[in-house]
Amino acid sequence: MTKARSGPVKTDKGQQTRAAILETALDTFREHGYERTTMRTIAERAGVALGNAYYYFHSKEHLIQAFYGRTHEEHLAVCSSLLEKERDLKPRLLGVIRTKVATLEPYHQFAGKLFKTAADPHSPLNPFSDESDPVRKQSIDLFAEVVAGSKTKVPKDLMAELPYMLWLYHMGIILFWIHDSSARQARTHRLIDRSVDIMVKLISIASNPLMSPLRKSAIRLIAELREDVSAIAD
Amino acid sequence: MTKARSGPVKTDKGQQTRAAILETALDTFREHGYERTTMRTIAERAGVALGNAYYYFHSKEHLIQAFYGRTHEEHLAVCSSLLEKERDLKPRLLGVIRTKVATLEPYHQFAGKLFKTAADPHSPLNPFSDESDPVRKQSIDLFAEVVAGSKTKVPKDLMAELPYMLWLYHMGIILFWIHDSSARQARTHRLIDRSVDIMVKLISIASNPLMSPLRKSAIRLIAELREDVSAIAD
DNA sequence: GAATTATTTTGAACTTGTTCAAAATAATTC
DNA sequence: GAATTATTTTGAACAAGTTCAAAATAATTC
Repeated sequence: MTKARSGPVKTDKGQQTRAAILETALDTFREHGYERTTMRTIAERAGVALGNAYYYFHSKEHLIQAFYGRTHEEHLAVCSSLLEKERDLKPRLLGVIRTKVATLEPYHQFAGKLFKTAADPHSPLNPFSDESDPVRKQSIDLFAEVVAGSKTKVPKDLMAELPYMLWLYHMGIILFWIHDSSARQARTHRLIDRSVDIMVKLISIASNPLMSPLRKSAIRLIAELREDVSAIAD
Repeated sequence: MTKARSGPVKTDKGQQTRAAILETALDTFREHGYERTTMRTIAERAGVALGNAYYYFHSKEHLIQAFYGRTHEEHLAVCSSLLEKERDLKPRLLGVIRTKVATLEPYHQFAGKLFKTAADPHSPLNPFSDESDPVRKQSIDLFAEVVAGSKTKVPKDLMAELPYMLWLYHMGIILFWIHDSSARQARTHRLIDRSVDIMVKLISIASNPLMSPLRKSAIRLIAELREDVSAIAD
């Protein structure tokens, strides 16, 4: 649902203007980076007045949110075909995470700004905020599908929290990727390969009945915190 | 080493002016929040010209770095006495993390901005950047001391990376705390109590020889990434 | 202690994100 | 199709972070 906010955009022409502004913005971000792209430049290149850009996007940061929603949907599309074919947990997880990074790839240098704003609890863009709720939910669902559609059997209690944990894990990967300036982000790719392997092993170990007590306390903790996070409002 | 940068501040009077500006800034941040405090207000309240504030602090964000250095040292001081008394790993870790949050407490609402800027890879404030290197190093050393000074025996390979892992863990706690708007940050305190417990248990499990293979691969991964991170320069 | 050099201080100017009242245009009502 | 209402567009004005050349002050040299 990165669809038109109910506010503006009632007209067809409105849709077009909005799209043009967003397109221009993303292009310019990619070319010159986020900081060096001014709202004035975007408006000018898109052939509208400065104020008009603000009519469709409350702030420069909101353009980032639109970007996020866009790549998110792109990623979902790529994943769905992958998840239909493969039944093994490890390649499923690997595929989802690899494609995620691949989707963001063209925006590597500007993605840092995304995280910058995302980390601010007062920003509507922060991944825990209400405003980004639908995207996050979809994203967590994706990881639920990764596990549920695999052959791997996971205890029910773990199954309840595992998608959220995997989502957090994937956020960590993205955080690393953002900071990774190695050629073609080679380090991130190594991190993905190895850490997915470890994750899958951890899941299998955690599923062992011997681990039940520790697993349960960890799961309970995460479940509680998750509720808390969504209960946190500004 | 949150000491005077080699650039300005050659004079005694300079030191004083710098201190006055920083003091005023922190006070005003605490009172009115970061966003609503303008550089002009700070300068005015400190009794200097606007440009003078920029002579000592390259940007508004750099004031945050100074703040970070300051609370960091405060925390170190509090910890040292604690770590002399206690020999059990769990209370040691618990104490260090609790006092960390307690130190930051007065700045809770403004600490969000800290993380915001810290998350940006291009910011000199990001915890992985060179500029914040000394503070980070000291911070990791603190966690090394937490483990080394305890009765708990930890395999050598794990010992090499554990301090860094604990540092990361504590960063996670702070991230949660920043987003926590529950009364008196009660949720964070619960998180700390429970997760420290889990951490200590995890350490003990990971130390088990049976876990050696998984442990080793995880440790190797982290070791590599850690090198990478410090190798990453802009 | 005058001259020179280094450090600190100033404030005006600039940039850029953001707001907003008014104008232009499109849609709807009668 | 004129009047009314809703939506979109405009651009000037504002706020606040930042820069910078010039002035003021302090330290050093001779």
